Amino acid sequence: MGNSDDQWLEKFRQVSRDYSDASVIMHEVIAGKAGLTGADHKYLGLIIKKGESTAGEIAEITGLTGGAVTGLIDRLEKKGLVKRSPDPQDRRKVMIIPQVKKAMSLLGPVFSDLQERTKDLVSSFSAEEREIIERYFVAATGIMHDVTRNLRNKPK
Amino acid sequence: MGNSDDQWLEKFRQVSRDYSDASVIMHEVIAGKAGLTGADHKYLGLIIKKGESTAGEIAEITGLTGGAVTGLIDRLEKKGLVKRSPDPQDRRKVMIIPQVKKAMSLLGPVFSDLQERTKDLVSSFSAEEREIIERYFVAATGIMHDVTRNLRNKPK
DNA sequence: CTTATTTAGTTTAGTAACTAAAATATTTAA
DNA sequence: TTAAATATTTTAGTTACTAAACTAAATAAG
Repeated sequence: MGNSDDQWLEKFRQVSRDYSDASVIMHEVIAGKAGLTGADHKYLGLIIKKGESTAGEIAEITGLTGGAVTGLIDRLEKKGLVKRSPDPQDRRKVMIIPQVKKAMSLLGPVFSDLQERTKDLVSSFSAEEREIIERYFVAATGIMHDVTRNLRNKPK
Repeated sequence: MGNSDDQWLEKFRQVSRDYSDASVIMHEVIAGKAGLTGADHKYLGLIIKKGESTAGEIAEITGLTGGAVTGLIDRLEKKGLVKRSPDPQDRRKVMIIPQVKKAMSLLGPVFSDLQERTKDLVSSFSAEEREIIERYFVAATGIMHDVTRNLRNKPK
């Protein structure tokens, strides 16, 4: 790989870092507008994506301890964003049911500007171009998952 | 825009959300490996990007209050990642000097796997394809900055 | 069976990092 | 030379976290 490729790579890294930074900051501001902390907003997204699940499962997907999950669910429940419902099959368990409609009505208006403009942006690319972008995203996501897993398992 | 475009858009949104989620999680794990919290890692990145600056400027770019910046700098200084240096021109000011070498030596090894694999991934795209991906990133970053600014200024 | 162990979630005690406001030190303006 | 403004730190109070103790329910073992 030649020198100009290395320069390009450095620029590309900067561009993708800027993208990630902007994304994190934007999501924090969105969360604030909806009366949530950045962390609670992120976790709510995970809970909605997963769908109905137990407190234990939420601890796993969020990486939080049991006690922290209790607090998280307390806060989200108080805002009507999830509901607790005891599992009749196993009465130790508590099913956490995301209230998707409520979440949509809370977050939707805040997201609408972003979605509109993103739609316009992707429309400005041809189908072939969009396929290239998507291919990059999917591959990069896979790499990040791998790196995360490797770091977690590394002894040091 | 036809129906199949809408479906594509929905899929694209999912893909880019997955990318952002993976990025956030990975950076938290990277921070942990380096003995930092996710927040401190993020702020250190901002401080390095900005270069030498005052505590007040750091409060602005991070969105933290003055007191929180004092605590942040205390923690980073204890780890040797920044240095405090009183400004001789204005002795109320404290210049915060990021110790880039130290940060590199701490974070570099943790990032190396990611950088290697990202390099391989981008190499698998042609120059024209890479230009398309970069163009998308830059435009999307601009949109996110705009949306963030609009939300911050919105009265509601 | 009925007692011990495991599992699920919550509660508690202690900690870390935040905000808002008061305090300190220095500079600029009156 | 005093008053006001600016830059940072300190303090007091809050929030959300972890680790460990606790409660309740299900499963296993003698």
